[in-house]
Amino acid sequence: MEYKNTLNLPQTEFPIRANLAAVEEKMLGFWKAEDLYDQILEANIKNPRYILHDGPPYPNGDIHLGHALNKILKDIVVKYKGMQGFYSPFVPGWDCHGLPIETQLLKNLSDDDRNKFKEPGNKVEFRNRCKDYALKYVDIHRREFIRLGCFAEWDEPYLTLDPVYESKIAAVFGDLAEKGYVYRGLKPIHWCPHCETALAEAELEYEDEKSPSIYVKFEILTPSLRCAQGIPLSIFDGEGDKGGEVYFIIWTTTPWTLPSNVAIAIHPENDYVFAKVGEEVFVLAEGLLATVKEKLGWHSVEILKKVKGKELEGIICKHPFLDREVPVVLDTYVTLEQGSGCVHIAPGHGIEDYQVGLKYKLPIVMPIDAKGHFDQSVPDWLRGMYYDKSNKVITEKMHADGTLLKLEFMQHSYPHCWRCKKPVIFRATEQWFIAVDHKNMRQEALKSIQHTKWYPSWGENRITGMVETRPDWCISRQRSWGVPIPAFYCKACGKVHVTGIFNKAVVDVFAQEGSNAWFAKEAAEILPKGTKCECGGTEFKKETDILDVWFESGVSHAAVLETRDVLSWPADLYLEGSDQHRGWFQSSLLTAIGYKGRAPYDAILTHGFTVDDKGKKMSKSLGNVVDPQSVVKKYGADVLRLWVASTDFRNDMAASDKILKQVQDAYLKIRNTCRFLLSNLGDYTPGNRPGLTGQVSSNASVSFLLEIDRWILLRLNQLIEKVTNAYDVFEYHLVYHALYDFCVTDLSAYYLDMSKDRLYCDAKDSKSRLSAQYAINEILNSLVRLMAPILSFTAEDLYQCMKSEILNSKLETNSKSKINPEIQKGSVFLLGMPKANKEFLDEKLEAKWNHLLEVREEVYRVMEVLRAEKKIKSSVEGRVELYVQGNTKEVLNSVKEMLPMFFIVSQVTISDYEVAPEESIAGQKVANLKLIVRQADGLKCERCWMWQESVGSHKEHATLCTRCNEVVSASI
RNA sequence: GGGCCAAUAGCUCAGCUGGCUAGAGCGCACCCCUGAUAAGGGUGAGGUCGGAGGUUCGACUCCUCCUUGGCCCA
Repeated sequence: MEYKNTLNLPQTEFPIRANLAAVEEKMLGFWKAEDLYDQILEANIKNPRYILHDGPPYPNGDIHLGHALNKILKDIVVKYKGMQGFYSPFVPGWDCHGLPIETQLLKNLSDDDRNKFKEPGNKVEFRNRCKDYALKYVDIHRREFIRLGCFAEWDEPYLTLDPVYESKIAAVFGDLAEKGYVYRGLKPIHWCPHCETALAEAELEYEDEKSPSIYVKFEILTPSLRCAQGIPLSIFDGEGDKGGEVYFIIWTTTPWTLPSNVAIAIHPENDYVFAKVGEEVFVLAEGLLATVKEKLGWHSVEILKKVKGKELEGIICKHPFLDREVPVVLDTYVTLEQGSGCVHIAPGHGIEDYQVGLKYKLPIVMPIDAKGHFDQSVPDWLRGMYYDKSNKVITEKMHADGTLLKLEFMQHSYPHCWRCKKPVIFRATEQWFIAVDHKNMRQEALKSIQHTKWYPSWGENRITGMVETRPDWCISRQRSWGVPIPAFYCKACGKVHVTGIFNKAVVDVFAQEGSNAWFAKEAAEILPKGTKCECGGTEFKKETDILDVWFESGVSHAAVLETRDVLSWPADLYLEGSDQHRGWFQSSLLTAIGYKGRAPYDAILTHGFTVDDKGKKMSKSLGNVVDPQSVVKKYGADVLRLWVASTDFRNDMAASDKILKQVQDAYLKIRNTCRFLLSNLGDYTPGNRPGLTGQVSSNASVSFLLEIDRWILLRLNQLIEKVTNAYDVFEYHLVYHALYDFCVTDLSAYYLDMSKDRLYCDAKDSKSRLSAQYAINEILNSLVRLMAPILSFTAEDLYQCMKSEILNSKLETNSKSKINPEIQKGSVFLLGMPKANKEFLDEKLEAKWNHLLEVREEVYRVMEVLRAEKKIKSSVEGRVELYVQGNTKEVLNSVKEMLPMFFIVSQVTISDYEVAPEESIAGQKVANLKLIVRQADGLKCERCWMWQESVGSHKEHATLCTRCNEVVSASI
């Protein structure tokens, strides 16, 4: 007869081919049809909340790998928390305003349209186009995020362009203004003359640029009193106090800022020398004398005097080409790295210059207009000239006057506009600021940072350093696509109004109509009738600047957490790339400190950036970009998700096709292992245990299980502990390794391989087989839940298949989510995470099995020799003779019966170590062991393929061993 | 140029507060099975722990410098 038909071979509907692309699409449909996201929330509605607040990406183009990584990480957090029983809603958001969309749009316009949109009257139309553009990409992003398997409130995301959101922006702005954090001031800022806009630090790109490098002499007009007293030098004699041929030397790479020069700064503690060269005397830092000497080609230099910089304070020099007196001032930021140690100061064109200017009350000379041209305040030979062109004219003029000592060119890193890629300049303009030192905002922020939990811990250090040194926050931009700064100017007296009824009017109108109302309406239409300025004025002008988009996203805690019922303030977690220490974490922190007095988050988790397999950043030019859409197409979203989980995201994360291929291999191994588990449960009723009929609801005792099954459940419960702990601290790469190693080693290589014989060959209802199925059922139920936050599609696919194959299962679930598994509409995400069952955590059993597995290694090593000699093929053809003593003897004897199964051989004998024959081989790792592996005695049983001496002794079934004979006889 | 971070086998990761010949899985090589089969099993070869100094009886682990890479800033 065909004995194969009497075996209990694995059987399952679950296909061996993953075919993820199709399965995932199907599953997305299923989740949507089930409203699974809502179901999960509903299930946990009475439980504690866990709020992960989404940082809004910018909707432009398709999502890239970084976006995918970020959202998948968030999704893992949210799904895990949900499965742990937390009420964990996730409201995704997009940062819709800002320069990129504006410039993108302008780029695609005809010249006529572009000019049309420069007219203030057409702003609303232009903004509507921006809105359409933003919404289009929000849709694309959303579709792509959904495809990754991320669960979220996709139908109602938050958008910074929503009226409610915009209204809240205005409200928070008003609140901060009310508290005095907001001020207006003239300040040099990065300015792009091409885009005619102020740029934030984040909007700058540093690239090499060729610039002139010039040395200029400033003639001393009047040595200061102190200087004259302290240094009654011959150099100041002769023409009396009129000075004479004595000059300061300054060095600069921006000749065009010289018309704005109002001072020369030197370091108070550095030594400065009076160097006589020919008939002239030059003042410069001693530390740079050698450099300057070489640069200027001085042959002989005579040092007339050396003084500390502070002694030179107050000397008045003459501007090289303007009728202006220029004082010498002190500042410690002056360095000896380059130049002459004497720094040309133009407070309108440099941030340090500006600060020195504040200290010395220097005027802010600012003759450059918004387009980068000189205005009327400069001599006629400069008027109207583009700043960059003036470099040549100015140096030529100074050359002609003899004030230019040296002109050369140099390459150096220079800021460029992130959009137009053109060089930017520092230019003083009227701007709106948040005063970060007002009411101790900075100190409060630092305090809040200490109270926040940072993952990884160095994040605290990093953001602390940034907050400690950051300057005031410039929040105004001269653009169209954003939320206007809600400020009114009294036409009569010029006073600015940003609080009280002025703010409330804006907040209301934004909430009703969105911020377009600001551009569509006159001030009088926005403000309540009869609104008056203190001066009595009743007519107001609207501010034309808009807010920095960082301010918009920075108030998301207020605009989203406070306005959505499902959410709450503060969030439990913010999770973004490590660049956000300077970006969103900080803008959110500062606005929240001003608004509510504390950080809007309890914990921050940051991830690194995606790089290629050589550790280089991904860029189009390097051609090493990994595109998530292609990955999803080629491998499936679950493989991408597994990649996210497999890499320690606190560092950079390497991705390449080679790496993804490896992740796919791992994925397939996990999937296949689960499939095999599933295929052995086809005829199993969950809850059934050996020796008992019917179902039991709990395993009050594990003694009914075979030792090997107790061991694998021990390993399973260790896995559950390990995985749970790793999930809790967001270390998903440990989850991945633990799950994977469990599948590869514990299950595939050990347990399942060892269990095949009893699963296939023992009687269907035998104790040994039921024991295995009990364990396998436990394992599969745990695995699908452990993997679900990461391998969401596959876990769900498996679970759905289990449901159809194993109905009525009684699953042990986390008490927080009591799910009735009999519900047909269930999802793996509605089950709790498994909890480790301490009953199985038997340390003695573990130690014993570790020892046994070492013996197994010895056996297989020796068996390999036999195989090489072609004496046996598979291990079942083998007979293992063990010669043991001591501890090893004890352990092996205690499990004597199961050793054939354990080694997957036909026969095992145990003898005393002393009687080991000559040809036996000593264990390498196990000391008390010698062994021999030879061909098994007897014949091969046709049914179970084991070699037994009993084969041939049964009349009915002459080709069967005793065990198989019994099984087959009983079943017929 | 400054701040923060990282660097362990081809790949992804372990290696706690310094202590036995540095571990795992994958990949690779060779072999076996064909009752997990577009699967499964076994054995084996792979590392001067980025480099150089230093502290220590002892350093992959601590310190300094350097190199490379990443983020942020100038």
